[in-house]
Amino acid sequence: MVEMRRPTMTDVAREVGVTAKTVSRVLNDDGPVAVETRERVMAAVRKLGYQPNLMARNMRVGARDAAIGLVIPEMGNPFFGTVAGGIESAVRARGLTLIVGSSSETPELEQSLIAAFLARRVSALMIVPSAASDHRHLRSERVAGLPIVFLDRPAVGLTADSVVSANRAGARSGVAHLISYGHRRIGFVGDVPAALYTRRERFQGYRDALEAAGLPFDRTLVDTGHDADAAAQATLRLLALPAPPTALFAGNNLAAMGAVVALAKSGRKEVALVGFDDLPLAEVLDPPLTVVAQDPEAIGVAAAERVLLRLDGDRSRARGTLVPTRLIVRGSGEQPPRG
Amino acid sequence: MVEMRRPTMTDVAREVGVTAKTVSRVLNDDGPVAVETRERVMAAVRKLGYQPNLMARNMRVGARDAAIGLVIPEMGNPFFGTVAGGIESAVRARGLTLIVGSSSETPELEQSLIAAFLARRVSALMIVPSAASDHRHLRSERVAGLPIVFLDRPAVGLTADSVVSANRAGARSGVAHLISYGHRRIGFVGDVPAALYTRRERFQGYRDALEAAGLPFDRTLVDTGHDADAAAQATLRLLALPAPPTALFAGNNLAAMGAVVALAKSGRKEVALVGFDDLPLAEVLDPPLTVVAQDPEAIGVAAAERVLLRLDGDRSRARGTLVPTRLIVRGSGEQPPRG
DNA sequence: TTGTATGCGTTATCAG
DNA sequence: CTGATAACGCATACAA
Repeated sequence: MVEMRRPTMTDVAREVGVTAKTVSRVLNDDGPVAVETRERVMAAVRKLGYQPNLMARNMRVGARDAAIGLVIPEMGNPFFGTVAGGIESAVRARGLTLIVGSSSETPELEQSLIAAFLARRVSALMIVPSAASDHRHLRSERVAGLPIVFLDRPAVGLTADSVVSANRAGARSGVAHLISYGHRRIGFVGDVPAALYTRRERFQGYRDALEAAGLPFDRTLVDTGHDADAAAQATLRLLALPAPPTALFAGNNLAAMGAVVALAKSGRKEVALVGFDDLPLAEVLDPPLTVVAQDPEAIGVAAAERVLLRLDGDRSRARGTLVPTRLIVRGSGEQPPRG
Repeated sequence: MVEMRRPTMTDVAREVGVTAKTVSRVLNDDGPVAVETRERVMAAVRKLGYQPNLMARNMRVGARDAAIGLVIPEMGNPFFGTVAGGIESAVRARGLTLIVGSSSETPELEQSLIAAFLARRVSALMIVPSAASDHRHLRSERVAGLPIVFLDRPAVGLTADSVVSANRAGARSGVAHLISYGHRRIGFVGDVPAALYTRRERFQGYRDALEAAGLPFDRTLVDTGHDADAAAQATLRLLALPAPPTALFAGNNLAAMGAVVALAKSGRKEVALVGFDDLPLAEVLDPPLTVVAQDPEAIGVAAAERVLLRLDGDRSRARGTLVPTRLIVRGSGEQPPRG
């Protein structure tokens, strides 16, 4: 089978017997074109199956690619998927498409993805930074006017727009909720590395709540795991302490899943639990899981709106947007202390 | 602040005192370049913060964009997110990036996304078709040699590669499992529209299993809902029948979630249940949910491998790949008939 | 209403 | 080893 060359504007023009410029005029509703010419051009476009070449067009007009480059840690995580969905729905009306890459939480991949996006001349960059990355190298892009927004976690070494959950306030409210039900020994199941921004903030919220209630901070009540299984192990360790916690606060959704599994399998469902970040099926669990819910879609939408403002010429100073969390009371967090 | 023009190859060349072509040679490891010249070029590249312009390069070499356009129904759905992750990890080594758009399950958006991808001259197209769409318009692209793979559901009106779950066989095995535990009245909770490929296939698998066991097909035992809430309603309707089913087969993950919620809230946990597609936390449910699990990552990887073969020149006829499912036994599907 | 000349940033070709 | 020139597909500026 012959590998056919794709028809160009010139091919269409030749077919009709006009110049490429005339075809261009028709396609872009530019200058005036005779009605008949327009129709013949359109006919030729259909006949040849002509598809305009965006790359060539963008280059000529000196415009950037009508795309937004998005870097997320992993595709399969519904949190980031929903963020991406929020972004896409908010920018669709502007004709912007989304180019997504996942960094697997490694700075190297993140950087190479960013470089690929820059080489494509994307109109804006949206980044969920991986744990150990640094963003100084993006300074020149910022001064060149490229909109850059950081999601879920702020930039490191760079002043830039960011949109994150109200992690600290949310965690504080979740832990305060447990305290209001009488708990005085509350365990914290977090993720690793402890240096991760969200982990740090939520941990601070946990301590804020303890302090506000006049409760002592006991570091033996803090344990971690990097996935659900490890979080389950951490939960079991906490429950095995000489003076075990009567309630647990899980610092993210994987930690919450791990804690739920551990409590269920060890028959310790009387231990109160509040998770950070909502889970599907949380309401069907036994007991139904009380959570501090994030709003990933709102994060995506807020970030998109910021980018659109920047694209419209807003040159005001970088702003950090805090997306509120919401305590969803379902049962697991309202169990009183026992044992 | 001055909106600085981005440095071009010519800028770098001028800085060094050479021609653009020499810079090009350095950057692409093309022809021979004096060691000293190479070093001076690299220095200038760093100094000016030069980023090659992929659009210009692609245009000149006549190559397609090193990107794969992926159309999925929705971003937030972890199934599609995981598929995308599988694709990305499989094509990363080839330097291909992923451009993703969501169609919201509408043919119009799907088509406009495809057009946008074609205008960008992507190297390949991967499509999860929305329910009512038709793909005849892609015929010319296929003959032009553009690799196109359909995911999760096959193409309509077009012969093309596809990678889908073994829906029919999987559903059959799930229903057969229920039958093997003594159930003779098994309800089917499906999604709408009933014309959807996956729905049709899984429903056929359900009927296959009944027939193989010599059980009659009773259409009153079939009900549907387009989301979890509607599926919960459908479940309640089935349970309220004069002769209610003793077991349920849920045709997808939303249907399964709805069924789980309905059974839990109505206190009918003794009704056996098998879902198609796995759910997070399925093992912690009461009873733990038995499912026919799909392998979204494997679907993505298989599709990516097919695309890579096509890009390497494989012109053999279109192939349909079936990705096997796996029955995961957890408890809900092993409850005997009661009542 | 339409055409001509020119250039976007890059690379292929052929000289030097 | 390096440079000059043309060309990729398209749109801008101006002329006809």
